[in-house]
Amino acid sequence: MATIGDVARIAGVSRSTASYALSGKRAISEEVRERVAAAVRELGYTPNAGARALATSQTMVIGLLAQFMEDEFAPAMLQYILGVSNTARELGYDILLVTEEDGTRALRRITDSRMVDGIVLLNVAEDDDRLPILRAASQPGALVGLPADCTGVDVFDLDFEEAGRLMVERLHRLGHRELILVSQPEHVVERGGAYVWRLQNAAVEQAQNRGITLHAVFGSSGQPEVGQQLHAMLDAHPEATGLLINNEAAAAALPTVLHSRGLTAPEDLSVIGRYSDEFARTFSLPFSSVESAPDRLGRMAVRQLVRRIEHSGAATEPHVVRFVSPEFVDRGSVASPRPTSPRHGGRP
Amino acid sequence: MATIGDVARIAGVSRSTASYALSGKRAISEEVRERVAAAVRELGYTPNAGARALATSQTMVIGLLAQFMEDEFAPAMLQYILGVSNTARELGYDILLVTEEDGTRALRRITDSRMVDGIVLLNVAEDDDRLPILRAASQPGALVGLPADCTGVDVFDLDFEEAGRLMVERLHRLGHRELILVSQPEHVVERGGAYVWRLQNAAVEQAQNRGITLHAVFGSSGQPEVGQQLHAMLDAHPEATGLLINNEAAAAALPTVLHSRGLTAPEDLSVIGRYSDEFARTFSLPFSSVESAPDRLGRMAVRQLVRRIEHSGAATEPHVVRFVSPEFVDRGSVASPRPTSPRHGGRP
DNA sequence: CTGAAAGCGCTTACAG
DNA sequence: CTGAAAGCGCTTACAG
Repeated sequence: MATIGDVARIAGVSRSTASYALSGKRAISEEVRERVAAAVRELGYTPNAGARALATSQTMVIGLLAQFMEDEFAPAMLQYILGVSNTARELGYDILLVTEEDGTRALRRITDSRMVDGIVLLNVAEDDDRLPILRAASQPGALVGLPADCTGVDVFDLDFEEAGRLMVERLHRLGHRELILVSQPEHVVERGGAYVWRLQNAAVEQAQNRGITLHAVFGSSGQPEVGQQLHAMLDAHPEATGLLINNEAAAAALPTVLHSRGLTAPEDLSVIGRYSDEFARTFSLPFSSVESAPDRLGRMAVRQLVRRIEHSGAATEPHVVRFVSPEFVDRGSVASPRPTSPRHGGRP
Repeated sequence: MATIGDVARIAGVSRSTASYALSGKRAISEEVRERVAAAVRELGYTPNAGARALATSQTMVIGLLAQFMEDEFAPAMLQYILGVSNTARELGYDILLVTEEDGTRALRRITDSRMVDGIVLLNVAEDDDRLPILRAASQPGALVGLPADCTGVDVFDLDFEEAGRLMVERLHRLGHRELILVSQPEHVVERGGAYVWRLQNAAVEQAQNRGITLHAVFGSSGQPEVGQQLHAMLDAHPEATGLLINNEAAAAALPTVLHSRGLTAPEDLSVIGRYSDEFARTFSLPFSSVESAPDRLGRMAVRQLVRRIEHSGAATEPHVVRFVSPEFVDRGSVASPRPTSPRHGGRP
């Protein structure tokens, strides 16, 4: 492989001149610039990334820590990863993807060895083990997900409280008076998935404020359990006219459940989910939803991270905690409840 | 950040001794080894990856090129990625994930700059643009997917021909005489997704050999099109008693389609899919299937790649093309056709 | 068993 | 506008 020494020799200049000609960091005569460019072309020269990293202390790589938990719905993760990866590339960075079980060890490894210029943490728990390590690292970090303690990192998340309120408020305004909310599995909450109760608590509170009934339940993250739970909830609350879904697996299972009960949305039941548009397309979900914007969150996290990496002034700027407002995407599954409740349809 | 010089100073030895004490590449007195270990602990020393890469020409990173095509079902990709990522880590390697649209440019960038010790290519097309670049690179490459020309790379893929034969043969033996095969979209074929017609041609041939009818059709990769196509096929061939699915989106859509027609598998229709067990769980697909083994293929590709990277003798060993035999996973959706065809059930 | 030195391939002050 | 040299942090022959 050609080195910058080869380029310099062929161009008839010193290595420093060749380097400057390529980086443009100092004035170079037109003639020399062209000789260097020709040599580069001739040799197919590309700088050695390791050598450059050693000399500049910049790797142009961002570490992406993603954990695939048993109790989380894997396809939903993919969109965050793609949002991060694509944005990073646009800004000139590559992605070191770490899916190791032991996130703390992995994080220490890639930061201590300086393989990366910054870190994006996905799947952040309320009290995340990885955060102390990230704070101690010399590279900046950006999170997707809200921990209890946000010091020292930039944080991006959906405004789950607002999402919970929005879901309840929409249905209340249309005249619904009894709702069911299916959340993520309780394991997720126990592990510290704060977003589950952030949405749920806000929904419960909003329901109280409006004087309506909300039955909240933790759903499973997989089939067939989650389908059975949906049936059970619908059996248990025949007067409920609205269904709120903060659980990807439940959303994916719902069409089959409704179908098998002979129910149609919104005629028999109004439904609002919380997932991304991409997710809705993949699973062809016909339900209106609160957009969870994984690509946008990934993009925001990377942009802020790169600002901190590149703009030395940004290192001292205060860290941000930024919430994306939930947007309601209308897919026609929400309407006023029919005057003659209760619902028809039962478990087949 | 501490360097090996700091370690050496604190341990009271030379840098080379510190280095050897850590690598174990030459005999070190017990006492010195312990002083070095203590210094490492005290400083929290971790070698700088860039410096090590420069000195050893080994980055301990594997490049993973994954393309997310519009007409492919993204969740299916994830399992290949995880198989590769997890196996790489077990073997001591990290993953540079590249999802760039322009795969050839990306490949050139990461190989020329020596960011990686080897390359895993996913989504390999029959005549893949990236292959000439990979062959020209100094790093070894392993593919998941079968191109027309396998020279200079190690290739791993499901035996799609065998899968096609197996699907037809199973149903033929049970007495089925008219089958429908839904393949991936025609775009995938045009782009060079050879596996589509490898399975299809083998299925068609096997049907001919057995003297039975096989209606082959290209399905769409998304909803609602693919659901409508399934309906159309079932409408068009009321005598067909078996359905073969080589299309993830079609498989995911099928439960709803069958349900809405009032059909049950295997009573009204025998169904065999071609997807992974993990995929079946995620989408709770109740159909027997030919296992596509993405995790196993990813694992095989990485193992072979690491062999070539680490064992210099392996560099000259002949390249391999290895097919994973399709395994039939029984989920109870296959049985003898009922004596009184035709099928009941129509588009609702 | 250990140390001094060269070298990996860059970038960037320093000097002219 | 250009060059000679130092340095980034490692590893590994070479020498003892």
